[in-house]
Amino acid sequence: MATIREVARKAGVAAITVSRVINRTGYVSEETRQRVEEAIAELDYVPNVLARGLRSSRTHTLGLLVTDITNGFWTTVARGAEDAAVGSGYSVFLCNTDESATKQEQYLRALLSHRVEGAIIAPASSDRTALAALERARLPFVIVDRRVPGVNADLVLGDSLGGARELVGHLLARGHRRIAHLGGPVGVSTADDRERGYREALTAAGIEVDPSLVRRGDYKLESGCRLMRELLQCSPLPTAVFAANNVLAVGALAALRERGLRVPEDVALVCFDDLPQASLIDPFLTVAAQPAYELGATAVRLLLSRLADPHRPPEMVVLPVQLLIRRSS
Amino acid sequence: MATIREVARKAGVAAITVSRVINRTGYVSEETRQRVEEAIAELDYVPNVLARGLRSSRTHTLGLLVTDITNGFWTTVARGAEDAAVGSGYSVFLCNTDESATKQEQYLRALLSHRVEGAIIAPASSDRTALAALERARLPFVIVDRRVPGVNADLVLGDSLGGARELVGHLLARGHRRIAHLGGPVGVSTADDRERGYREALTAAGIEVDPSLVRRGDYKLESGCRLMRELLQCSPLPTAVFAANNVLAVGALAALRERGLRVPEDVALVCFDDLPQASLIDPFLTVAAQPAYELGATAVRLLLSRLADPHRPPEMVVLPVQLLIRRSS
DNA sequence: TTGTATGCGTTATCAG
DNA sequence: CTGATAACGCATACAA
Repeated sequence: MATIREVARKAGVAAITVSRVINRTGYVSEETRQRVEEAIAELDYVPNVLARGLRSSRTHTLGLLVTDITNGFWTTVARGAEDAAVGSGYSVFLCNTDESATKQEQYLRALLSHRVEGAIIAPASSDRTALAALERARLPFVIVDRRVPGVNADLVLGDSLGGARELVGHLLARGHRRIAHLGGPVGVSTADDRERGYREALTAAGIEVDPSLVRRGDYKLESGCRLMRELLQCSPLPTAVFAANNVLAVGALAALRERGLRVPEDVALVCFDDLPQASLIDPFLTVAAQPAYELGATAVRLLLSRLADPHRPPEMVVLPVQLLIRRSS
Repeated sequence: MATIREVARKAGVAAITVSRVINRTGYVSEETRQRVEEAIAELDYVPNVLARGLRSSRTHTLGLLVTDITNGFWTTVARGAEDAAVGSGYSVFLCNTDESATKQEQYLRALLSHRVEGAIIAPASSDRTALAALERARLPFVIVDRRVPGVNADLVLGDSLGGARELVGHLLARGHRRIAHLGGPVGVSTADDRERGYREALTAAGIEVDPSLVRRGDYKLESGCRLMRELLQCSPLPTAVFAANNVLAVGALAALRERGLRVPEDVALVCFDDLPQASLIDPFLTVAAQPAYELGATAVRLLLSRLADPHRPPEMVVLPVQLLIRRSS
C-alpha cells in the first residue's frame, strides 16, 4: 500500500502538504492540490488510520455495545447510532455482548485498545464496577437503555415504567383481571421498572398482585418458554400475559402453542419492544414499542456533545414509548 | 493511558520485555514476568493496537460486510463469523451496506484504512469492479452468499438453486399448479439462481412458466409488498407464492393481509431464509433455511487459511439448505 | 503557501 | 534470557 511519502514524491511536494490536502487543514494552492489529488488517485492511496490515530489521538471512531445483536430492537438502535455517527464523520465499532459480563469486559478492553474516542453501552450487568475501567481510562461514555446506579454518565432510556403501566392498563381496559408478568433479569433496570409498572397498574385498579403470576428470568428465548410453562401450571390460568420484552414474548408464544393455546383467543399477550417482522404476521401482539432508532441516535448525539464539552453535567433523556394496539388483546 | 514504557519503568525492565510478556514471544524468566504483570495491573495498561498495527502490520482484525443488518439471516452470519474469528484471536468490524454500492465502497475504503488483514464480503452489486480496489490493495477476501463473475476469490454459498427446486417441488407435491415467484435483484446470484430453480422445477413438472407470475425487485420489504400487490392483479390468482427471501415474504404477507387474503388458506407462501422469531408465530411459513451461522464461520475459516497460505487456489464451498416444512403450504 | 524536524507507542532486528 | 536502537505512517510545532 502506498504511503503519504510516496504520494508526496509523485506530486513533487512534502508529505505534510499531502496531509493538508487530505484533511483540508491549512492552505494549499489550487494547483498543488490538483497535483496531489492526481497522485493519490494514481497510487490508490488510502490513509492509514493507525498512523493517523497514533499521531493525533483522534481516531474518529466510537464503540457501541449491545446485548443481543439478533434482536431487532438492538439492530435498530445500532442503525440509529451509526447514521448519527457517520453524519458527523465518525465510524462505529459494533460489539455484541450477548448479555454476558465477561464478553462486555473483553469488548471494553478492545475498545480502549483501539483508542475509540467514546463508547455507548447497554450494560450487560447492573454492576457498576464493570464500567470502572472506562472511568479510570477517562473514556467518555453514554449508557443506553438501562440505568446503572452510581454511574455518573449520560443516559438514554425508554420509558419502561410508563410503558408497562400503559400495557397493563390496556389489558385491564379489555376486562382482564388475572394478568401474569414474564419479567427480565433481576437488577436490570428495564426489567425492574417494567415489573414495577405492572404492579402499580394492578394496584391502582384495586387488584392484588398474585405472586405466583410474576416470574423473572432473563431476556432470552429459553427463559420466555420456561417461565410460560411454569405459569401454565397455575390454576386458574391467567387470562393475559405481559412479557417484559419481545424475545420473552416469542418464547412464551412457543410454550403456549406447545399446550395448544391460541393467542389471543385463549390467552392475551402483550410485550415491550416491537417485533418488526412478526408485526406483519398473526397474532399481531399489542406492544409498547420503544423508539429504538432514536435511542441510538440520541446516544450518539449526547456522546459527541460530551466530546466537545467534557465538563458539562451528565444528562438523562427518557424517550416515550408508543403503544401499538393490535388485535391480540 | 499508560504506555508500555511506563510499565517497563515500573517493572524495572526494558519496553521490549513487556512486549514479550504481553505477546508471549521469546523467553522471559518467570520472575520478570511476574513483575511485569503486576506493573500492568497496577497501571491499568491496555496495549495500543494502533501502534502495534502500525509497527507490525498485524492488526488481528477482519472486516465483514453484510447487506442488511436488520435481517436475522445476516446477524446470524455475523455471529458465526465472529465466533470463529474470536476463537482464532481475531476481532471483526461489522459493516452494514444496506444493499448500496456506494456504502459498500465507503466501507471497503474504511477497512483498507484500518488495515484489516482480510475481509468477508456479501457483494451489494454484481459488478466486479466494486471489488477491484481490494485486489489492487492485495487484501485477501472471501465472498459470501453471492457469486460475482470474474472474481478470483474464495466463495461460500448456500445452495440457492437446489433450495428453490425443493421449495417449488414442495408446493407442486401439495397440488399447486399456479405458482408465482417474487424474485430479488436482477444480477444478484442468489436471486438469479432462485428464479432458475423455480423455472426448472416447474418445467420438470411439465408446467409452462407464466411470465406474468414472475416478478423481480430487490430484497426489501417495500419490494415484497409492491410485487405482491402486482401479482394480486392477475387473474386467476396464483394459489401459491415462492418468495426469494424472508424479507420479500414478509412484505408479501403485508400485501396479502391488505387484500384480506389468509395464508395458507387462500394463498400458500414459501420462502428462502428462515424467519427466526416469526417461525414461532402463525402462519408458519415453509422455508428453505440456509445454514447462516455456518456460512459465517466457514467464510472466516477460509479467510484465515488464505492468510496462512496466500497462494493456495481459491475454493468454492456450497452449503446445503434445509427445508423446514410448516403448515402454511 | 510550503517545508523540516520530531515523536506518537509499539515491535523487528540485532547484539549481548 | 534481556536490552538498545530504529522504524512503522502520519500530523504537530515551528520555521521560512
